[in-house]
Amino acid sequence: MQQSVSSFRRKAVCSNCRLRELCLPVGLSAGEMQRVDDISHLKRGYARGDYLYRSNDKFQSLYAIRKGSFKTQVLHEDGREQVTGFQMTGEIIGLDAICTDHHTCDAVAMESSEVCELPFNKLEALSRELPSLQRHLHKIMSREIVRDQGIMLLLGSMRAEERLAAFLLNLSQRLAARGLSPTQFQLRMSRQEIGSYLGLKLETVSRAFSNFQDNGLINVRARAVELLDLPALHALVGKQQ
Amino acid sequence: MQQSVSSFRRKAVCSNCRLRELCLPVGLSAGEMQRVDDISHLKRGYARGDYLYRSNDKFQSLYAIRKGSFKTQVLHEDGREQVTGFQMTGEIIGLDAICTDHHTCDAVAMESSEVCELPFNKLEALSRELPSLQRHLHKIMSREIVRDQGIMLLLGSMRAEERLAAFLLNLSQRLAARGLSPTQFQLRMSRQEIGSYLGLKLETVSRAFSNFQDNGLINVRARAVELLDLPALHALVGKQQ
DNA sequence: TGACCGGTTTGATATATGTCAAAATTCATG
DNA sequence: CATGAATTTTGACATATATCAAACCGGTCA
Repeated sequence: MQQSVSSFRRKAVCSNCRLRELCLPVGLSAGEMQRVDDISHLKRGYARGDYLYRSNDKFQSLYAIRKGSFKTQVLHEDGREQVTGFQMTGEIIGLDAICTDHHTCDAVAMESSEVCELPFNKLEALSRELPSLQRHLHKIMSREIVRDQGIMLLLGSMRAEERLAAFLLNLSQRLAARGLSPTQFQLRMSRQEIGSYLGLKLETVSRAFSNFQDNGLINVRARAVELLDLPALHALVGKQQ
Repeated sequence: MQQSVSSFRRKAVCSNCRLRELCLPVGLSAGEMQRVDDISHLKRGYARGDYLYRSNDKFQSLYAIRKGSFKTQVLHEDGREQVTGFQMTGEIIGLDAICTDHHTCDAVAMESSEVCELPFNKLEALSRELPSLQRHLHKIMSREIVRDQGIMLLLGSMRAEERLAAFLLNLSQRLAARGLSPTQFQLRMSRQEIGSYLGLKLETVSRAFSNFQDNGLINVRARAVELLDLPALHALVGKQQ
């Protein structure tokens, strides 16, 4: 688990951040979007295992993931680490920290990644001037709440295979949102990380994958996954999500 | 499960809402607080089983719970209902709905209750003028995210007794925040509801209560609970939370 | 007071998942 | 292409929780 912080670049006008397409795709005029770009910085060069931030770091910014993906995790006092989320290209990370001014989890790159840093003070100030930005910020935060509550439902009421089906469909949907193939993709995380996220042991995850394979629901070889029978997967999950 | 909607009262100046003490205790001057009171309505007369809102209702407002307590729950397609949270006096409810404009769960009174309605559009508009209100709103939303992630950790990595210990300590802490006895209280919810929330069956919850009793960690008779050995309870949970 | 009725506790057993261990596969590296 | 490390799969067994069933409260209402 490396700790290097990667290269850092700042531009007064950071059109590279492409926030428009990525994370804030609503209701802003070109001029307004320009003002969001103006307060953001591009940060690149995160390699697998690099930290974007750590638990207890002072909260400064939200980050829009421009390339790559991250996981968030907490370290329990006994050394175990538990994954609390996977964040992919185009999503926002860092929302955990606003209420305490300090981060409550670690954010670790799962592959070569780039982010767009959004200093929260400036974002708040700007959102006082731009109601549609304000509303969008609220939606992003609320979406995170809904997402977390969805996982609570998953953990609270579903068995191993149902959890894995929900996980795969969720990934699929997020890939589709980025215009990528929703039925054929490479997992960026290990069985162990999936298990940690789903509240299962890695062996249980592996067995569930094998069962799906045996029943023709998916094709899986190591981290390459192909979803074959979406209706069956949805049926496992029930209708929620 | 009743459906009556209860009485409703509106006041141009709703000083009864006492938002200052309840849910927004930070950084606002008396004049600023008055402006928050001005946009809020008192709604009273919710009886046990009454709905504050229902899943798919259009999102209009957040609610500060002035008296009593509510649970939030989702109905699965097969009829099972799962509790997603318990909200007590002084807390805010309704945050789930901002991102979709529609509520994602039911909110049901667990006892005789009153709320203060905060129309979200007006709250947003006011928070554009009052930075400290804006910041506080963000903190409330972020706190909900952190709270939900705490439950994810709980559901993902803890066994039945650890979950129950975490639940009891969480209740205790929230009671303390309201100046009530943190070691002796009446549960407002059934074993079934606790189990639904913690991802356990009611029998498992009951057995865990009995074990705690047998080991001198708590006294429990039906819904009356007394926490006897806080250190032992904390030890069960680990240090998180 | 007595008889209910929902909620709770307790018991016996089934089942899903965890645990431990080994084999098989994939991946990185020279 | 060969080697070894890491990850994944599979197997046998242990254990926590679910399930089903019955008994036991603790209130409410005649």
